[in-house]
Amino acid sequence: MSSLKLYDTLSRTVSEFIPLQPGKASIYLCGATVQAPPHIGHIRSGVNFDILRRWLIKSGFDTTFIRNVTDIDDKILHKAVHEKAPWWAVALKYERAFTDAYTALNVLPPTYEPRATGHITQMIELIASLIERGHAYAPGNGDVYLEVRKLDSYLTLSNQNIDDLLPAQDADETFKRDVRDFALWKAAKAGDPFWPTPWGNGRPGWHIECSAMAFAYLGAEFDIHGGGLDLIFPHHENEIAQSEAAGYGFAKRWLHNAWVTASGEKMSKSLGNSLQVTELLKSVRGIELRWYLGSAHYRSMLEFSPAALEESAVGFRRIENFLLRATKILGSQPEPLLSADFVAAMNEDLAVPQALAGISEQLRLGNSAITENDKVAIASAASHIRGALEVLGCDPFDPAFVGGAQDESLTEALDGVINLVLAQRTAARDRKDFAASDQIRDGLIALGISIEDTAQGPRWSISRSEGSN
RNA sequence: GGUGGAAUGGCCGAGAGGCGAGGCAAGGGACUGCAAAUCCCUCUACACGGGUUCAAAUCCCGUUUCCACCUCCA
Repeated sequence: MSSLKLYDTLSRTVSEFIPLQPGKASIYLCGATVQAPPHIGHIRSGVNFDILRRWLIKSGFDTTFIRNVTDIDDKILHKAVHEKAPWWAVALKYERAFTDAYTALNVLPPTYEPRATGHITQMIELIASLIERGHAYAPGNGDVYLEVRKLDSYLTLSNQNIDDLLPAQDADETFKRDVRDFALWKAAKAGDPFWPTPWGNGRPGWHIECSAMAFAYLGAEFDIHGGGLDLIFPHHENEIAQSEAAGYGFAKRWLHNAWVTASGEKMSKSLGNSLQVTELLKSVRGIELRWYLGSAHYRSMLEFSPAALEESAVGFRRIENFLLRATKILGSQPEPLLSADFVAAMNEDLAVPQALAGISEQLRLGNSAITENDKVAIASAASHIRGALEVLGCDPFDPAFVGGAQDESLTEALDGVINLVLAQRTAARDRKDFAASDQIRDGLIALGISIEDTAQGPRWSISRSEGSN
């Protein structure tokens, strides 16, 4: 069996994943700043890293996965003023929106999901240590800054030279020793939430929380740090700066997911609500949206369009349809298995698109096997497809996707009614009364129920209405 | 100005020196009372200009276009 290779943003190469502790994997993923509802770009990151996590687990690694919630920052405070609500109510509202979106797309809950505001103590301890070690300073205005020029490794992740950076528009040199120094702690402004510290009342800077929480849950060093491409600078550079200045080994490998783009450009607020997860879930199911977001390689841009999403969803339904038919023929759900091709593809830096080609091949074989009623071949194809879908988090038999709220007796009753109608249609066909049989079929289609005449008799399924409702 | 990324057939999308991934669409065929579903066949590409090589989509040099980051960002 091949071994897992992963990209590393720092070295810009793909290399074998060798964990710090054999058999274990530790991941820290920068989660959401909960100041707005999630759009699919946010959730793509969740899906991409969920696939990584599932693959690590499947590969036998005892995996600890941390994804934080940033529930205090400038934007949340601004939003609170705008929404005329307490900042913590705003943060919780959007945190729940993210949780709902993750759940809808079957993104596994992290091992631990720390909130920034729950780790102020750890941040203060870290800042105190940075001051003590001579890497940070409190100039007396209530802020605490990190002195970046003292660090040799600063900007190595983004491969930049500190003097080439464009000066910040709002740079304030009154208290900073260097314009590039960034705030670990910010003095409280009137009306802001604050926590008491030796340097005065204030709140954390944007970057310190991740360093503090990664240390709290994963220790001084861990295997993988993940996030979106745009976090490389400044967020991840600053995390590295803080953590290394504190003497931590920090992340051994960096993985960054690319964006979902629209019209070739990165998503932005100007696109409005159309790409919010809740909006898109009106036209496709969660499993279909996940299939779409997971289908591109995590380091490739994914160009969103409603047509592309719909095409992807149709493709998924084709696979799902095969699994349902196979299950009926076999009399039980296929046992998930992994094909060598799939394993090889996933081990090559999570080459999902290649893995998908293998699924297409299995699907073709499986459908042919149904035509030939070759149960051994049907079972093989179904098992390998299900095994792959399971790793991708798109197993149609996963309880996460089987709407638990559905009433079993209602489903049975519906099945009975439709079968009764189909029996009428079969009778009409037998007496060659095609006008009557077509009338029944058209009637069912109008109700959103599609009919397939298979070798095993007619089969019905609910076809989703397309596009906007 | 600095730092990255990208350009592949009608469309989407992998690959990274030689055997042309895969999907969608389209056309043809099989099956069907007609459909649907399914299967088979067809269509065959690597932005541009040079170079290296027996062999380049892949390596090198140059050019063009696009995207992103440079202290809010998934």
